[in-house]
Amino acid sequence: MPREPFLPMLRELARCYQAFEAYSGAHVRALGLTPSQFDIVATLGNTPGLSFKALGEKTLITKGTLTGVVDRLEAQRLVRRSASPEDGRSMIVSLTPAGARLFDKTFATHLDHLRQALGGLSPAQLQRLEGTLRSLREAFESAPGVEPAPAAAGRSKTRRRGEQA
Amino acid sequence: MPREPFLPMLRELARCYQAFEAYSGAHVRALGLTPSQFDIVATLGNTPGLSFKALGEKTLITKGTLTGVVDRLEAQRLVRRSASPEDGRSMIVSLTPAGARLFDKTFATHLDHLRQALGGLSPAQLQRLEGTLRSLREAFESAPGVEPAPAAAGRSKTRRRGEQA
DNA sequence: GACAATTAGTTCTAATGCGTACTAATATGG
DNA sequence: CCATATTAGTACGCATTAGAACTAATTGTC
Repeated sequence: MPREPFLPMLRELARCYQAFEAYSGAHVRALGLTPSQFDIVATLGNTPGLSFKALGEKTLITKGTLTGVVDRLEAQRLVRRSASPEDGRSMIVSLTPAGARLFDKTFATHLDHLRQALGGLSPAQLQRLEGTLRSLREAFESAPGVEPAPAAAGRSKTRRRGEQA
Repeated sequence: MPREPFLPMLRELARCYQAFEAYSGAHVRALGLTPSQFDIVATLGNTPGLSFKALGEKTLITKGTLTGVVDRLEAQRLVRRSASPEDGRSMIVSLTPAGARLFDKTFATHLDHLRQALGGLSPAQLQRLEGTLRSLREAFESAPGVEPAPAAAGRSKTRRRGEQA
């Protein structure tokens, strides 16, 4: 048998994340948005707009996916694309007045909903969780990763998670 | 501003889970399977077969999705469907010889890969993480959830996550 | 300033993922 | 028994997801 001490923990990580998604997602869907769409609206709230790159980093949505999510929000007139004045490649995504109204109406409500589940956890417990989760994440991000087909002598061109340029 | 003490923790939970998925998923894809497919093969390994219901509970894949994942594994001749002798509604999914060979070849390899990332964490740290994650999950599962259209006087018929029959 | 390497977004494909509706089979209550 | 509710799996629609190829714009280097 495996006898790997980390397997039960990984199982619990997956269950925990999925419990969060189910709890949060059900509420968000009842508000008329998908979790990803709500994530975008919530991130854009009270900002002058963000680039796709910044949005992707904050919401953990990859750029390819983000294009589609923003497309659908734009079709609902909740969000608007505009060209960045600083960088000709970059697009700025910002809330329309309707999007801002939706943000105002739903964001606090959703926080209330989360508080219903998490209000009972002590700040100390939250701190502890955050810290241990961070260590765990760093363990994954600093690990070697998958070696892609060892090519000749030169080093791999692919960048691993967490490596900066 | 929000000043919600749990938001940074939730952010870290999402980042952590995604770091795990990225780390584990890249390795699994290099083995030629999607993460969900590997999950099924790994769960079926060293068992006589499991029902869709049991598979779904162990892997956290919902039944609708599971049908498709098993379809694709069956098309690759890694898995087989058979009728349950006990329940006419139930199907048993089991590994074919090729699936069992794949399991033998890849499961230990994947554990090695995970160990590369997690080997440095002490058993005490793993224990602590598992315990705090469990509390967090239970907080979500025991919370009221979304009230679906308050119907007349009677209590809601919908069953909340974590409630047993 | 030319030119290679990077970067920002888009597009595309294949596979989840979730909710809902549906069918068949089984349990339940009277 | 019989009507009803519940359960197991499937079918479907819609949205998300990762990854890779692609285009346009920018940066770095000399």
